[in-house]
Amino acid sequence: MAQPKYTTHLGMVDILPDEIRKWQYLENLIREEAEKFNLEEIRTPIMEQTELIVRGLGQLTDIVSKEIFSFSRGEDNYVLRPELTAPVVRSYVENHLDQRGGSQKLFYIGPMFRAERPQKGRQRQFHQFGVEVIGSDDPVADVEVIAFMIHIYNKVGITNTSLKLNSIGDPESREKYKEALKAHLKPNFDKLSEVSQKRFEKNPLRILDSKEEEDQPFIESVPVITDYLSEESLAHYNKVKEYLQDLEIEFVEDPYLVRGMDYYTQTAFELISPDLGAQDALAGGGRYDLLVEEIGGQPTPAVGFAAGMERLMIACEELGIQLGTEKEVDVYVVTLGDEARKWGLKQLSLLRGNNLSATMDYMGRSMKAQMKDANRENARYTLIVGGNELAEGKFTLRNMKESEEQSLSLEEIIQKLKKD
RNA sequence: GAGCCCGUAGCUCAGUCGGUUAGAGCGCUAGGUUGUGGCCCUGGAGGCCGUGGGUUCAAUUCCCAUCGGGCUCCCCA
Repeated sequence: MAQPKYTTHLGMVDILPDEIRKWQYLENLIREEAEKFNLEEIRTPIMEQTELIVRGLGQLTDIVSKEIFSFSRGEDNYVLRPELTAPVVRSYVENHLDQRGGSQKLFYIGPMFRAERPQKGRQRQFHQFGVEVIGSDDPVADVEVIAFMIHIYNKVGITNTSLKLNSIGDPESREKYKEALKAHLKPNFDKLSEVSQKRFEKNPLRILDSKEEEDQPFIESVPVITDYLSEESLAHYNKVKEYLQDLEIEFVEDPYLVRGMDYYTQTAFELISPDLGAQDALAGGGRYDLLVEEIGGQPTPAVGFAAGMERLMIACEELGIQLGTEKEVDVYVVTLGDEARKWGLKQLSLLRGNNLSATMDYMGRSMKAQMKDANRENARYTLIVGGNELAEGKFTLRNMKESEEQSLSLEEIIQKLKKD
């Protein structure tokens, strides 16, 4: 097709009317289920100060340099939020949410922005929902967060997932582990893939994620992080596993599941779907006991997850799960002639006033075309009016599914429709 | 940032070994039925064959570039 004059930016897509019902269905479902878990919604601005997002990302320069949308205006630096954990924590600290008492159990849904190369299930503007529980170091919080995450997918109908679980302990044990890992790999450094060799100094934990064939033999024999956990971390991890088992939530321990940022601690988890291709993570999360303090609050433990809406939808498509229902309208008013059209327009508000959805033709078309349109709009009834009906005060109500019609007064029609 | 594949109606796709008016199905629209949808029949609208350049008497077709899309690598807070 010829190039349109204006297009969306790379990796940004319109959500069109034909798909919006899926989104609304999912959003409603998430809000309803969150309510059951006593989670409260929080909405933060789309833009944050650059420093909030870049802070801590210091060493991960790839992210800063090529994956953040940012601009400045006067003295202020703006970024489009790439995730919501830091903004939610910022809000928690800025608004003194700890003063509400107890732990804060928060959830969110909304758009995020990352300037990455688009792939399947990865756009530059994408949507996440997630949970942040701030103020509890109890393994119960970890398990509730995981339970909610799984609950949503089960509710939607996605059950062929795999929950990967690990503990990455505190930064000190992770440092020790990194050294052990490097010591272990060093003798075979030359045999590692080029990518892994680069990671060796920069981010050795990422070698565990390597997709290169040649790395696999070395990864298999590597020491595992759980052997380097402190006593408290191990105890916490064991409790999490125990509670998950009590709840009959299946998980696979994955000692190679790690996190890049230093503020992550202890529990790490990921939900994987076989239906997604290269970007196979549906959701991921874990503990970040050091983040609140890093952002300027009191030392406060926290745990959460984030999940991709688009990926959820892709998984549903693969599995043939239909999200939501087809659109329909209660009454389509079909009119013949100017008088009838005028009358019909007026009745729309009467119908709507009785809590019915109602519409009519906007294009002055033939009766046949109006009927066809009513069919396309999935009308339950058509209300047909022409000169005869106007004269008699009785109107034709056609049940579109049954193909049956009755001649009724306006009041009878309203009564009948309200009963349905 | 790197690699591979792909760009023909709104959508899904034929097609042209380089040759005159570029096709189908679905969708849209009008009519067949001057007051009745889904099925059927007939007509119509809708394409600079993604864009720019090159080769050629001639390019939608071949070549190059570019833009866009897909998959993958890098990255994944």
